[in-house]
Amino acid sequence: MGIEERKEREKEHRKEEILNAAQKVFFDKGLPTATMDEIAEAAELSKGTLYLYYKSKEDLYLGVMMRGMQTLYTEYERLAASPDSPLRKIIKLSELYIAFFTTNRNFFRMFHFLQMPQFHKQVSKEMQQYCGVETRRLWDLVIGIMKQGMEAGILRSDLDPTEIGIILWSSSSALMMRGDTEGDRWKERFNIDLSHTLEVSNRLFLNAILTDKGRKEFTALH
Amino acid sequence: MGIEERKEREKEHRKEEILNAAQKVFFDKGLPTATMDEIAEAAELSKGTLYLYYKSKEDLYLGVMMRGMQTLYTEYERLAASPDSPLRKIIKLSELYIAFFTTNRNFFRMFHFLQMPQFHKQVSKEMQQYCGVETRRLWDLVIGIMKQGMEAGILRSDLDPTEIGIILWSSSSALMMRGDTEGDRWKERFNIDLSHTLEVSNRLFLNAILTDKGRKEFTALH
DNA sequence: GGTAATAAATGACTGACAGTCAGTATATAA
DNA sequence: TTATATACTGACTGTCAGTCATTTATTACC
Repeated sequence: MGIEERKEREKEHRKEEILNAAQKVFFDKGLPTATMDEIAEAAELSKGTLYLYYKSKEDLYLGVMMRGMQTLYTEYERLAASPDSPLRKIIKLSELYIAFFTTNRNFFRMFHFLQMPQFHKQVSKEMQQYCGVETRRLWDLVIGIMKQGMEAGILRSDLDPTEIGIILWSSSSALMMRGDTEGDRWKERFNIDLSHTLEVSNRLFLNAILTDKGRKEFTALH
Repeated sequence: MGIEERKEREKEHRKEEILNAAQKVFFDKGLPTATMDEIAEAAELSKGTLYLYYKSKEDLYLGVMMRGMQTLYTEYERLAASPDSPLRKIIKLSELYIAFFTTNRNFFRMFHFLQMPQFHKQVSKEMQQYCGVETRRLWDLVIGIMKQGMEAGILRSDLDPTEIGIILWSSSSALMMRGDTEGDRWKERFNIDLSHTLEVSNRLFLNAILTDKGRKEFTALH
């Protein structure tokens, strides 16, 4: 009897359709300005139905955000599995993050949410759990790449791979976030180009964490 | 006729009292959960009166946030005017930011707001202007210290002082933000200590931007 | 001291929105 | 066909930011 299975599939499908509608609205308006009525309208469903599938507006928001996380994860995963050298992987890791920022700006903006503890209250335990697991998976990929670099002797062994991963991520993150908010104002006020600054930042940091061997390999690449 | 002046003073005083009340409530609950009624209650005024002095909840929030900005500015200003060597100033700059994060956690959390363009819509033009000017003043202090370092020959002259300032700021910022949100989870999951990571991050960056002369001076300090 | 004019403060009210739930429609089973 | 379970609906509730007609306090003038 495949009825149960079909129903299950249909339920999943509906959840996806709701996410599609929510994504459109959230991309357009952001969390505070988007309304559940709008999303219901876009999904061609009543508001009540949304709440059958997602516990709160915030849950729905995170559901959409996790799609972005998935996208990033897939790309990192491919990188981790690629036959590139450890050094190239580390370089590409930064480049991928910047590329994600550029081409998936809307998802990137949603990531802000993770930084704002005040909002987390309305998020269900299950969604928090889910986000935690997925985020962890992403970090493990990053940390894994760092470990590879260390084993290959191109990263300073006196550093902790987890710490380096987090520092690398954070140095880019804040630049992108703030650069995104400030937009052209940064360029006008400081005569600063965001993508150039990101490049400089990554180059400086890379140089600081590479061994002599790593640095030699790096200069050989250019 | 000092009546006008007195009234002006009283008005300012009332604005401050409202800020005091708002600060208490916002520290306690954060922007989304705090209500204007609570703030009015805390200020021993009616809600309507709040709106005579601040145009919106967000304006009031930013008013409180700018107090934090002032605090940080005052400390940076003292540092900039101190007789310390340029190298020491740069080191202390990072340390001051970390100290601010530690001792003024509530203000630091408010700074998130600057990162979230979606909220800026409800902010009045005047408040935006005010924030812009004050933020700029802060950046100028930071950039000024970087320039001093460059003139003293301890910072690599091929780098742009503005860019370095921003990079230094951002590398710490994202770490602190995320570390604050994650709290003890980071420690548990990654076995990472935030203050240690911050130290490592700053040391790595410093090493990357110093000249040989600067690096020699740096090692002499320890 | 009394009164008109002005300024400051109030709180009931409005509109918008998240979330609920009693009721309806639709699909499945008997 | 009827009974039962499941999916969906949208009017309703409570909450809250922001408003505005009204009241209260302050100053100016005679």
